[in-house]
Amino acid sequence: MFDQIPQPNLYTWNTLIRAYSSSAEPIQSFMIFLQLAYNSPYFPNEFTFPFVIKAAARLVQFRVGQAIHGMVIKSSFEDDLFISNSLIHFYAICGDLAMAYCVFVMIGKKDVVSWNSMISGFVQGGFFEKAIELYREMEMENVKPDEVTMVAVLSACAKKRDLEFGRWVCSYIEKNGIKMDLTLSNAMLDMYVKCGSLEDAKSLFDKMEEKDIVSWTTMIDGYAKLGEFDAAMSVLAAVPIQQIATWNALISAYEQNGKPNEALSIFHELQLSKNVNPDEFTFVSVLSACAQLGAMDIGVQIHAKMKKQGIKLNCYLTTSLIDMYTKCGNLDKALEVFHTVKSRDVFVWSTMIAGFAMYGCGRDALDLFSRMQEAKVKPNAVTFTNVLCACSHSGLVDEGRMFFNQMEPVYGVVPGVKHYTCMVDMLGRAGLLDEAVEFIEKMPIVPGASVWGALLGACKIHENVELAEYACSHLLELEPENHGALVLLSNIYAKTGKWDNVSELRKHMRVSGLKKEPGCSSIEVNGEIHKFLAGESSHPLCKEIYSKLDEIVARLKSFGYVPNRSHLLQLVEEEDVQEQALNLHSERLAIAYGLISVEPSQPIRIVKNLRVCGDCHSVAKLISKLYNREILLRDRYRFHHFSGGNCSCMDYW
DNA sequence: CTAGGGTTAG
Repeated sequence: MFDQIPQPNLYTWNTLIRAYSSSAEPIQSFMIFLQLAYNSPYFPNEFTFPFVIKAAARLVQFRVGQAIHGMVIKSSFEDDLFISNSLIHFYAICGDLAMAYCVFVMIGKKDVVSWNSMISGFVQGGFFEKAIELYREMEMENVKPDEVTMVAVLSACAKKRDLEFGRWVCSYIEKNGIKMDLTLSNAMLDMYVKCGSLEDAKSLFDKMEEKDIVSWTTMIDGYAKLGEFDAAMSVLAAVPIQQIATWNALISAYEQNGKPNEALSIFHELQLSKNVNPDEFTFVSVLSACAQLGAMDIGVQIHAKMKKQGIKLNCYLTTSLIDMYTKCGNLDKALEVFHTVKSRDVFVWSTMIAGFAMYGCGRDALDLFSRMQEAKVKPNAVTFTNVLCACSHSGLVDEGRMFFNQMEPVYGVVPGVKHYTCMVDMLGRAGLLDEAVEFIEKMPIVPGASVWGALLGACKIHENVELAEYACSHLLELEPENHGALVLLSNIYAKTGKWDNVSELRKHMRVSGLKKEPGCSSIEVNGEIHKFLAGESSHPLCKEIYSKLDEIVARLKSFGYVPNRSHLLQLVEEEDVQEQALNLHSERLAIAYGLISVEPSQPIRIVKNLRVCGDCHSVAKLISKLYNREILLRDRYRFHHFSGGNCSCMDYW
């Protein structure tokens, strides 16, 4: 088409570059720009550069943008305000805020756009404090903010959850007659919602004469995150034109509030409504819901639906798919996804490493970690949590120590409480209790409850009463209501004959009505989730389940199984240690139900909210042998794959 | 003919 323009002048070239820079194919701007620069009698001018820089920003092409910046300097356009403003935006988008700021300070006469670009850059880079600081500076320089400034500042307030300053900004807007356009109203709405003031949000929302998809989505998100699902649903129902983003806000809020079943049922409703199609956001949320539930059949159906709909896998989706497959007990399928995708960011790698960690495949996890570095992907804090977790579950103590020591000096990742917890867990599990204690004492940050919890867990495994008491007292200082710690402590007192302490503790627990988080196991059969609480009898097939359990026990006993109720340190109340109670553990009910209803050729997949109990672990091993079944049990920390009388954890857990 | 903004995701 361009070839047919008889005598293109520079204006024509610029128009074309501009058109492409805001089109779906900004890359074409580069093509035209190169032709202009090398195959035409013209030189790019002050109008040309902002457009190509915009294209570079939209494509997040850091190197290209840098090269263009070089050309700007060479052709002596570096003092052009428009070009500088474009460059600020470009560098900010690419995450190089230092360079953006560098361009910013070099501008002699900054206009409102310069300030806005820099403030927005800081907000989008997560430097909210810096953004607000710069806004103050702007005020001092007597540059009048406009509605774009206010959007950025409100966004910073929203992310900082600073309602007080947010309110001040709103009144400033009113007093100074700043134009309230739709975007600014939406930014205000979001600030109120994020800062938890739904009343303010609601009254603004009702006053807004123009609303769009962002307004509706923001309100739905606000209600849903507060758990006011009815209110959220009624906003959703009132949206004039159905759009997927509003559904997504609702689905993701359910999924992130520990209500994965509800998230899936909204998804089901969405499919029935047929007005709109799920998109990438939807799939990420519903896959996460499946991962939480261990609902593999549903997850597989969703994966199939994605393929059918022609959804391209981005890194978010890849991560969610891998997470779903690993958490549902299908490591092979997760690996297949991992190997077939073409781009892998730090989250994709980290999730795959976490998958290996969960299965106790420490070596594979570490292999993947080194391949990740060969691929030049920089590990982050999450990666290290997963790597250390892998070392811990596989007993790779030397490797764990090494990676921990390399974190800050080699990778620039400052160890956080999670990493210290992993280390204590790893050392403790391996029986290096003294080293674990020493490690805690040398921690540069205050050991959190999780650190003491990890030490306590190790004391339980290695039956160290004295150290357990020490860990317990620290844990209870931080979490006086930690039920597990209290029960354990009372058992320690009982063992050591401190009966006064025992009765005092028990009384405290009775009075404050502290309850153990109930054990709950779920199993998916034909796309339906069946939940079992310990000792419960509400399942429709309850009778069959209990007679199956009796049969299992009889068969196991004839095989020489003796229930184990003699741990020195038990985490359960005395009454629960009865054999009867052991038999009613939620994971057992789920296994019995699985034996009844899952095809013998299929593995039985179970998800438990707590750690699997030691006796149930032995029982599951025996069942896998005597009934010739594969059982995949995911507990709070890892996977147990029972097969032929053994468990993949090699009894190291 | 030029630059900057708000919602839903791991």
